[in-house]
Amino acid sequence: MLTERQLLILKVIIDEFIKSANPVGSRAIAKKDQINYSAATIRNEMADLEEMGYLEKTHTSSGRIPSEKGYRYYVDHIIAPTIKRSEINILNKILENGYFEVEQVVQKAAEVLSRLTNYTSIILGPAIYEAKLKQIQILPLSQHTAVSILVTDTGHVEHRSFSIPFDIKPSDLEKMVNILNDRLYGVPLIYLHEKLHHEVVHLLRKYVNDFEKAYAYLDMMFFQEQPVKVYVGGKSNILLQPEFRDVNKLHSFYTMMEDENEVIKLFQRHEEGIQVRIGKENKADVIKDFSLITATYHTGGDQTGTIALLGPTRMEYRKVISLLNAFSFEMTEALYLWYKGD
Amino acid sequence: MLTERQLLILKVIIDEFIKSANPVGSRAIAKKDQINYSAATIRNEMADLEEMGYLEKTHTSSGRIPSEKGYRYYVDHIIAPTIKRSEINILNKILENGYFEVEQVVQKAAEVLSRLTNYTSIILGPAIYEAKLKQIQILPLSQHTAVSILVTDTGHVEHRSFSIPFDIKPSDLEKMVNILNDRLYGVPLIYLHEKLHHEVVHLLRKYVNDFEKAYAYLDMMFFQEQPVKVYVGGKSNILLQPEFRDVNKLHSFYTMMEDENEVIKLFQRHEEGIQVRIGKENKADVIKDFSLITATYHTGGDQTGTIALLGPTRMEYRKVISLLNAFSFEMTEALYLWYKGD
DNA sequence: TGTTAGCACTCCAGGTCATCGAGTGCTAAT
DNA sequence: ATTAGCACTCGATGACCTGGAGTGCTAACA
Repeated sequence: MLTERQLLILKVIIDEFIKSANPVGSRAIAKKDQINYSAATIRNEMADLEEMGYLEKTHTSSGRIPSEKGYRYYVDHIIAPTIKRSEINILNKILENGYFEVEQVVQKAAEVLSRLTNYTSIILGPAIYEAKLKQIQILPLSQHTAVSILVTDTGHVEHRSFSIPFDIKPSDLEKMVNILNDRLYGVPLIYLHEKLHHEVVHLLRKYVNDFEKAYAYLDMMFFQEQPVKVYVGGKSNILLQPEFRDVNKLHSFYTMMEDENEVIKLFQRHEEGIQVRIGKENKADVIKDFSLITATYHTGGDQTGTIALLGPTRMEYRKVISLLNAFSFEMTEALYLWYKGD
Repeated sequence: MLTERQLLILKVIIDEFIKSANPVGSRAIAKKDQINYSAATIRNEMADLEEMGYLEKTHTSSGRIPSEKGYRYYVDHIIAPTIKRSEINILNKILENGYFEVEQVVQKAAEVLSRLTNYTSIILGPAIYEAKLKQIQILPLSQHTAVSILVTDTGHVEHRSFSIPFDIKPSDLEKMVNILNDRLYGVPLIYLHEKLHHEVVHLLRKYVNDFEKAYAYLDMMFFQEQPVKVYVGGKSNILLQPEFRDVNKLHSFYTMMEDENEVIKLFQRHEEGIQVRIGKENKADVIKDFSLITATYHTGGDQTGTIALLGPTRMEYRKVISLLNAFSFEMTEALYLWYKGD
């Protein structure tokens, strides 16, 4: 257990290091107003804090830097109670100018978050599987091509273009689409395949000739797995951080960020509310000296998405946490209003 | 005018520098099989080439590196005739596995291009304005929200979600959409607005109450300028190039790449066929020590798009040019087949 | 007993200096 | 016209020094 004084010193060191990115020495701390002890006393305390694992040295006679354990303690016990909602209106003001769609809200939020923090923001769109089917449509383009369009009650639109195999009759496709619209309206996308398979198949078989081929085809058009959408803002902000001057680290980072699937993997097992992953607490090796702070947001349709900020372990945790808190609140609100039609 | 020998030496120097990224000295050249002169002779020729502006020195006693003029000459007179179509099947093989849509073809091509070259690939989707209107649709989601969907004959789908103002009647919207579909079918998107304004407006006014508001609204939904789609692959490849170890250069580069509009600006005034822009020949300052090589491709619908590779001025011009040549050919072919329905 | 002043020690950053090697330009010989 | 030879230049590298920031420890002090 830490004493009051150790706690204070740990806080000052981390605050200072977050600002400067340089190891913090005892003299610098002693000079602070909040501190009324001599450098020597601080040194003793720092030695203790290091022994306990909250601080580290870069070499024998250097100042101290926070360890991951130190950051963890800082986040859990020092700044946690200080979360404010003072920024509560930041996003709202920006959204006032008429951003309507879910995707636009999300994209704009990513942009703003990264601009406000100088970190990289990542937003996962709401998982569309909870959304309910509004309409399915097949529109012929030419004799052998068509475009399929699927619309959900949340305004989400999926579409694909296809060539139509010679052995499928357009009229059959049409019939099938009619049946599907009739029977699958209002079904959450996540159950679409199941419902189709169990309750609708027999209808299709009944009304449509050469059922097998057309069915397989339909399945391909509408029910292919669609990944969650990812919005990233401020990728270049990483370059501003002094700890990432090493081009090798940068390369693996940027390579990862180019692959949407890899980015999504960063969020495995994310839970409700705010979550802080410091350094090696992140599963992915590429970001083992980054910190990832995530928060969830909700749409009116009971879907949830994730907003996150990615930066060096030396992150402005206090600011980022309160900001994410505010944003998740505001996004939830904005999307709820939109969904309910105001 | 350059002599045979100067030409040969210039070629060897540039080839060598492209490989190694290090200034090339006279001895290194003399050792080459193709060269039957002593280092001293080479030195004299190099001095001449430098005087003429094709070569540069990094300092008084360094080897030579090509100047931008040197690269320009190399591209225009030395390698131009060597373009082959040997890679003609690269993309085809990849597309065989069933990539159907225009967007998928384009995206895949960007990926492959950057992987094959280790440069950054940029592809502009075909300008959709040439595409013709297939269908307009408004689908109500809730009482006060709707989604608009616009489909072209090329399978391109644009959609937006909207809140419906209280003072617009859904029934009016519906009427208007019907009229639009009737009158604007087959019209190229680029003329949509014009045609709407001149030929269709009076119909709308006739049949729809409270015409003004609804019309303004409609205009907003369907006829907002949509930028060309941009696909970028291999952004992280830039980090592999020794000349871009400087983090400051990287920052401006990556910041630019995050902004689609900025990326599109790079392609102002691009013309039919292959085009090479070396260093400061590029208008944009950010890429003034990059080279940008562009080629055009076509879809069956007479639309054209652009594929490009962005790398250091020390680029493998020969390889890149022949590759872009092949890709533009193959993409044109693949898209033509798709459009014509095979 | 907790705090602090003092001091020896460590290590890094930065500057100077000598050296080496790759390269050039010029001159004179072929 | 070509080339061998030579003096010269410059960057990269490593050895060495110094100053400064920082530590840990000891002993003195309240």
